Amino acid sequence: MGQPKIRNMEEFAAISGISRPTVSKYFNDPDSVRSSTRKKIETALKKHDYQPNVFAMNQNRRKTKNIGIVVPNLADPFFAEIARRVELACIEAGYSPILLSSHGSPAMERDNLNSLRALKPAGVLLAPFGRMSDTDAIKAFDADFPLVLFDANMAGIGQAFVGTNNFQSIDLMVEYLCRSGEPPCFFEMKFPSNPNANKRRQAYLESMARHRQTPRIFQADGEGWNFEEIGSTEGGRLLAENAFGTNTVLCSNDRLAIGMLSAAYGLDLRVGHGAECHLRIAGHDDHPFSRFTCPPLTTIAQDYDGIANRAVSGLFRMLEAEERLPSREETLFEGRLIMRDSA
Amino acid sequence: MGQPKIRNMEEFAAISGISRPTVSKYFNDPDSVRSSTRKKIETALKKHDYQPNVFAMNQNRRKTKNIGIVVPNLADPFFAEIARRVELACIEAGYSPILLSSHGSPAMERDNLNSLRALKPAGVLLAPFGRMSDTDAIKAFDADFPLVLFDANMAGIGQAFVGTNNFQSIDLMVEYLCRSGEPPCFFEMKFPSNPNANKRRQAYLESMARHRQTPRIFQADGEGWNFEEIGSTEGGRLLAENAFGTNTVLCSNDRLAIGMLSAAYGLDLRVGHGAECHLRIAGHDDHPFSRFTCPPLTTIAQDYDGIANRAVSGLFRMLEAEERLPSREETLFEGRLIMRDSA
DNA sequence: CCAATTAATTTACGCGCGTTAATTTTTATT
DNA sequence: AATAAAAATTAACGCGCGTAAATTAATTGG
Repeated sequence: MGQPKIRNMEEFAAISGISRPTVSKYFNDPDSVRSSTRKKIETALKKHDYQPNVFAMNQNRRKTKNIGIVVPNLADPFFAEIARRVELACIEAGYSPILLSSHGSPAMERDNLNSLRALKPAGVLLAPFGRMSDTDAIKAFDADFPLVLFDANMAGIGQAFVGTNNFQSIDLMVEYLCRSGEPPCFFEMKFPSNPNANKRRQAYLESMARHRQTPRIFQADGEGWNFEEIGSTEGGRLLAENAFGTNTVLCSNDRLAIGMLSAAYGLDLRVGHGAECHLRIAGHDDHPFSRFTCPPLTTIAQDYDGIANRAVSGLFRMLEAEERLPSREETLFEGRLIMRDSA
Repeated sequence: MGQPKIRNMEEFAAISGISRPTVSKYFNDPDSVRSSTRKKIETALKKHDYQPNVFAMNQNRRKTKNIGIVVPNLADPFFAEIARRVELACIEAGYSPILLSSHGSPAMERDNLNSLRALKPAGVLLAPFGRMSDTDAIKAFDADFPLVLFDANMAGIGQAFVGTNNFQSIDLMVEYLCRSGEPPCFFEMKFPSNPNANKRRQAYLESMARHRQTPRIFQADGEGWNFEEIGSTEGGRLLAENAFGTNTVLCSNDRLAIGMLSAAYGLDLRVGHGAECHLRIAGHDDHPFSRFTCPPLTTIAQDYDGIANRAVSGLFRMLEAEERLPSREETLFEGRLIMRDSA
């Protein structure tokens, strides 16, 4: 932190006693210069605190150090949480993450990708809406930039996908619920905004078949991202009507379950796995708040860290390889059963 | 969306039949050119879809169209929600919001501000940690860029502050609680990470004095951002010990209240304002999930939209004025009492 | 219709750095 | 110590646009 303000790389190079092209090389990749010169530069860096002009830097570089991160909705704590880990992993690796939320709107997802184009990102990590996404826009983006999908898969798009194995995780939950009480019905949204929902329904059907149980699916009306609201209103209606035909409800995700718990409380239905309870409710995702619902929610924990780290490391592998992966990689992490009190 | 890819503004200017400097002027501010030429440019724009190189643009421009938004923790739905509205308001105004979360770390808040420096933002909206923030860093930033604080105030820093009037809001809640049952004690963290907590404690004390009631404050150990956890553990301990000396607890914020509700449920304490209830719990903030707690949480709603819009419009006023405001403006929105079932 | 004003054009430079090619210096190898 | 290989230096160009000054064209208003 010296006094004389350094205006550009020219001046800084002069001060550090290294030529400008070498300094430029250093900033591009510190390991690409001899350790003795690296030391010189870093000494000067400590004394004079200079950082290259981002805009001039990126103007001519083909690939910047920017990593785009696009999630459907940051107001959903699940995405906030996973985005946080992805972001930190990028910083860790010396990149500049640019976090964009699509605020629940597929159109804004497209806009976000277009905005990212202008920033010439080295790569992009995208949790897409799925069927609601602008598939062509994402495909086009995939052709132009290294793209890794996470959370929600889209067939053939992106060079890799990282997510949770819904078939394993749902099966795990169904197995547990069948062993410990009445077999579950399945509660979800009629028009889910996420492809995982479809996988989970399918997984539920298969798992119930395997257990020789008759599946029952209840689909709630309502669109958008107010899952708790929908879970509360529609789930509450079904509870009041005693429509489920079983005392065990497996919700497609925790947010629906949180809504249903709220409705059950309002109806004075005691939720839990004890003998005195009327109802068991289970969820999926281990939403950050699921530990604090009443009662605490039995659910499936997604491997946040695993997904985040794998997505980031996968992207970086292809960045280093400087070419598309020979084949699309799909990595599915297993869900863990989190037994709390609600089921 | 034409076929021949346009490489730069030169080519685009040629196609649109306007000189490059004028086109440049247009992109800087569409209203600065004659409407006839504006129309020509926009026609060409529709046909050929060109957008200027962001990096080249910002290299020489003093003020970019970037607006920095820095919040302490995006994983907290309160900040996610308010950041969302701020972001949308910026886009609405034709700026490029850059959303940065400090992930609960004041050091990262400093880093975020430093990163923003490199992007030459036109202005920055900051929800600071407060006392934990690197005050000097923020002051230095304030000197170099138009800065508006929101949510948490810091004396003399930023050209404006927008937040909630904690004295009004807490008084409103205390008033309600006193009228409708036993006067509340106050539950908070011993080392709150947010200056609003201190204001709220002060407000509680004053309000209780005004109602000629003896205040009682309970401070939970624990640091960090796991408010629910702390509310549950520490609040639960106090509940189990029957330490409060009143059946009414006013929590410093909703997240603590959510934790305490969870603990109360575990202790089989019926929470609510009915005759058959053991305990009343109230919060503050109208956290997005407070509608779905068991029972739904009585709380104070902050005016998310008001705060977001006011912060953004305040910043834009000073951007247009191109100079510091004559005096620092503080805008406090009133909280609204949200009567649900918990108190 | 002409002068006064306003806007667009032409010309030219510079921003700060990436990058390349030719050359020189340093390091590693035998 | 001689040679090969690796790294740094020098010199120079270009990226795409902002911006300024001088000039020309278009608009306004009386």
